[in-house]
Amino acid sequence: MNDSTIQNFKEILRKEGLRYTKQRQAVWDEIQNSQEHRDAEDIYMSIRNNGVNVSRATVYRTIDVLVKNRMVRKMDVGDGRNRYEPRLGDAHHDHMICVETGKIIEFYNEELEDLQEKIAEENGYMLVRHIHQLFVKPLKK
Amino acid sequence: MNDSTIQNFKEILRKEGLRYTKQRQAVWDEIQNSQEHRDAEDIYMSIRNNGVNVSRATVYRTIDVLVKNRMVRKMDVGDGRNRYEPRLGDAHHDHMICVETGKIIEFYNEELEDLQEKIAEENGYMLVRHIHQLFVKPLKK
DNA sequence: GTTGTTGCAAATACTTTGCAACTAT
DNA sequence: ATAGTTGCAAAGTATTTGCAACAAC
Repeated sequence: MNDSTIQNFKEILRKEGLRYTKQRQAVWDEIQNSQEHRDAEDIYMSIRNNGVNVSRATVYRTIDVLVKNRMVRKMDVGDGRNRYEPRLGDAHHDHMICVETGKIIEFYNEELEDLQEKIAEENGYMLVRHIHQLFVKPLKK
Repeated sequence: MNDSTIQNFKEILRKEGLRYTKQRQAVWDEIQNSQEHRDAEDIYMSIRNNGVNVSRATVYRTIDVLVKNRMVRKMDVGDGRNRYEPRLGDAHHDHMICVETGKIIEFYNEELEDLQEKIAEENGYMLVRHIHQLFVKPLKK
C-alpha cells in the first residue's frame, strides 16, 4: 500500500498544528495497544481505569485527528456506535461479523478488491473507498 | 401503485396482528411510490405535505414492521440517518455512493455475490447477509 | 365497548460544541 | 505570557418509549 510511512503520533500532531498532551497520547495508546475493535465509551473507560484523567469530549476529538490522519480506522457495524481499530501500516481488510457471537473476523481478498474497482469503472466512477461487511453464522459441522 | 401490493400490506398487518390504519398505509405508500433512498424525516414530511396527519413515532413504528416483513430495506450510509427503499420483489443489489454529489447508484454483480459466499465458507461460516457500499467519484473525461 | 393505535413529549444513546479554567510551549 | 486544550454540561441528532386520547374492529 502507498500510505505515507509510519509517522509517529507527535509528528502528526505537529503537522496538524496541535499540541502534545497526555490525554491525546492516552487515546492513541489505548487504540494502538489493542487489536480489538473498540468503541468510544470503551476507550474512554479504559483510559480512566489506567488512571489518566480524560473526558469523552477529548476522546472523540482525538479520535477525529487519528482518523483524519489514517492512524485509526472508523467502522460502523450498524448498531449505533462506531468502532475503532489501529492502522499500523496493516494492509487493508474488510470484516465478517458473526451474527451469533458478535465476533469480528478480518479478511482480505485481492479478487474482491479488483472486482470493486472494475464495477465502479464500468459505471463511470473511480473507487474512493468502500465498506464491506459480511454477516455470517457458523457452518454446521 | 397497484392493488396487489396494497393487499399484501394488509395481509402483513393481519399476520402481525396489527390493525389497518391510514397512517400505516401512508407510510408504505410513501416508501413504495418512490424509487429513491429516503430517510425517516423525509418520509414523515412528505406524508404531512400530502395532507395526512402522522407523527414521527408512527413513521418509525411502521417502518419497523415493513423492514421486519422484508417490504422495505433499511440501509446505513454512514451519515447517522438510515435510508429506506422498497423491496418490491426486486433482485438484491448493492449501492455505490458518489462522494461528490451524494447520488446513490444501485448495482448487482453475480461474481461479487459468489465471491462473498466463498470467502465466508473458507472461514468456516455461512453468509447470512452483507453490507457493501462503494464510495466513488466521477471519472475525469 | 374493547383493545390496539396514535401523537405528543420525554427519554435514550451516541456524539458534538460552547465556554471558562487550565496547561504546553 | 498566551494561544491551544481540557472537562463539564448543554446541545444536537436520530430514534424509541410511556401514556392518555382516540379509532378500528
